[in-house]
Amino acid sequence: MTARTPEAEPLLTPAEVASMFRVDPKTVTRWAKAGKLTSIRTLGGHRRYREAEVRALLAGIPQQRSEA
Amino acid sequence: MTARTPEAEPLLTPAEVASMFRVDPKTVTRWAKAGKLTSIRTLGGHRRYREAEVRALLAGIPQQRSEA
DNA sequence: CAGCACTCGGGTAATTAGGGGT
DNA sequence: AATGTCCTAATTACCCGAGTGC
Repeated sequence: MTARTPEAEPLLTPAEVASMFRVDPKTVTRWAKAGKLTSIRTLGGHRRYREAEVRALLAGIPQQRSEA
Repeated sequence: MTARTPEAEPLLTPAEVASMFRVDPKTVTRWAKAGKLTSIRTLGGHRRYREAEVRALLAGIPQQRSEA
């Protein structure tokens, strides 16, 4: 039944990311604003986060943010 | 929305762990720094602790630790 | 269309980190 | 060696009203 999911990548809501880190959803928003976390915006302005990136950060894997 | 929790494991804040052990939060930080307690960091540098591990320690269950 | 939970902003308290000293 | 306390700076948590998502 593998429903075809065209290029869809698993995304998480602010509340989901917040509960995984045991922080307030507002805090996740700050991380996104600070560029510590990649955020994708809905057309209404709400943020969504990449599940893979969140998991990596939880595991303590340092992410690469423009390196020279 | 009742945020579904994608494989999130329960975490505790420093204050929560401290009150459970009846010690100062600073002491919990030292335990983490000494490697006696597993700590997960928020993107801002604050620590979160595994609830399961804390409970095990409270119950007197010896944790795997390099012994000389 | 209506309704509710969630998220968006901003602003202000409360925790935490870190070093240092008892 | 191990805690508790004092300090400052940084991060995080809760307050509000308004808008979005489903």
